[in-house]
Amino acid sequence: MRLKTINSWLGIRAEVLSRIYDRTWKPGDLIPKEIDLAFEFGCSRTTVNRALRELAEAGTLERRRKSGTRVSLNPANKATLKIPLIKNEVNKIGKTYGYKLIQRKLCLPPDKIKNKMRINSGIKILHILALHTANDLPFVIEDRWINQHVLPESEKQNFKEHSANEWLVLNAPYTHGTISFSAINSSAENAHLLSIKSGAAVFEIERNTFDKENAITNVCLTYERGYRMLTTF
Amino acid sequence: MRLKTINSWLGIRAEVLSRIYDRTWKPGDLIPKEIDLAFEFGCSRTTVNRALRELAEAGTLERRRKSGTRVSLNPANKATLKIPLIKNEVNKIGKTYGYKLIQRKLCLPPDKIKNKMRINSGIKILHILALHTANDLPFVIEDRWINQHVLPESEKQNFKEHSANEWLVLNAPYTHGTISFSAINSSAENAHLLSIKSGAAVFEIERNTFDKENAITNVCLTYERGYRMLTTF
DNA sequence: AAGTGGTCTAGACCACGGC
DNA sequence: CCGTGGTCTAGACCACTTC
Repeated sequence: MRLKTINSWLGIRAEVLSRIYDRTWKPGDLIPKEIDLAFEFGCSRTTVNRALRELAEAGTLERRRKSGTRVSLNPANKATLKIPLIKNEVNKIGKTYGYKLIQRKLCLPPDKIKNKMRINSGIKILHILALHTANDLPFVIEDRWINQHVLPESEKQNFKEHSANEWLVLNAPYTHGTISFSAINSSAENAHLLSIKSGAAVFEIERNTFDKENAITNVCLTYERGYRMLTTF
Repeated sequence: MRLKTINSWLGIRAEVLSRIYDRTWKPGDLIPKEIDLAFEFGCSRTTVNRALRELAEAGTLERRRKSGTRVSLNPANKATLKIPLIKNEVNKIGKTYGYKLIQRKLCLPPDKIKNKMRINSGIKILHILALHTANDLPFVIEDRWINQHVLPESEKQNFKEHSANEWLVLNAPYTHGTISFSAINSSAENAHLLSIKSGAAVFEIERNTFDKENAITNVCLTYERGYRMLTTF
């Protein structure tokens, strides 16, 4: 029996969430098939499909051909983090952004970096060390390696005015990458740059970016003391 | 002119990514409108829309009515993190999961928690402290507050066999929440529980979950030394 | 006012996966 | 085999944004 008319996929998503929420449909339960929901809501199957697909992508539902759609037992809390340009991140919290290049030179990467960037031989690559500031206080250390053999244009940049961060976004197409987040006791050097005590816990983000099988860049961002990465769900 | 036939949204997404990658369309550029792409690819506008919508959700494109679709200036900025049940997280790395309840009692929350959970008066709420282990070694400390006034069933649970983490997923519907990630110098208590040195940097995830305006639970997860949260893009 | 994306429809065919 | 979700189509109308 047709109960109500909901002709938008957002409305259907809300209704489905509401039924999960009020435990009409409990974790693990099979919910009606698309056709039946379409009839019940007085809309087309396409619209129901859109709503259920979004919920499945969010981890709320699990769908399988033939067997149907279930309320997920394990709504894998997915948090989407926005990782903006550091400049934008600083501006967003209402502070004045500043940038200072500390070092730029071609040198032999340590083994750790060589492994991550899949560089075998004893070739030199571009190393950049820079400090991003917020209201003239240290905000993030950018410790970056760029494979200028993969990205020859990078060798012509001095990175004095603009950070490698910004230049790469506009000029380095990539195919994929990895990110890792961790907590580190700051080294003496980093502590000095950030004006904190050596050993203080700091938040680090490490990113590796690839062009097919070639590593373009590896960057380690070390944030100011007390930095928190936030998101909502 | 119709150049080629691509009749799946995945194919179109791949083609668009390829053109961004080979710099046919550069960051900031306007790309053709849906109708034109549909004609070029020999498919319906609906299919093009699906492909472009997915790319916009991924942060690769930016779309606006009337003005059209642009290649995002800032594409590498969204990372989706899956935050699974701790049990699943441990199993996934091929280790044996264990759980041990350390404390469970009703008590007055500290001001910090009261603010986060929007609790005003001097009421007692449920506090849980537990340790999750991997191959019998400390993995995560779960330090949780549950508002049993919002979730009366929680008061009947002893959380001896199964963690609050697991029970809540199946029994506590929520409307929204917040997550924050940070780096902390471990307290003496936590260092003891994790068998590490006091002051060692540890990774913390704090989550607040709400049912409309009511806070259901606040949890602080403190991970083993050296823990890394990983994702790819 | 007009251009562009956002969404809905009704119907169709296909792909996967239980049986 | 056959039920269910996955996707595509052609056309339609709407909503937002810029002019």
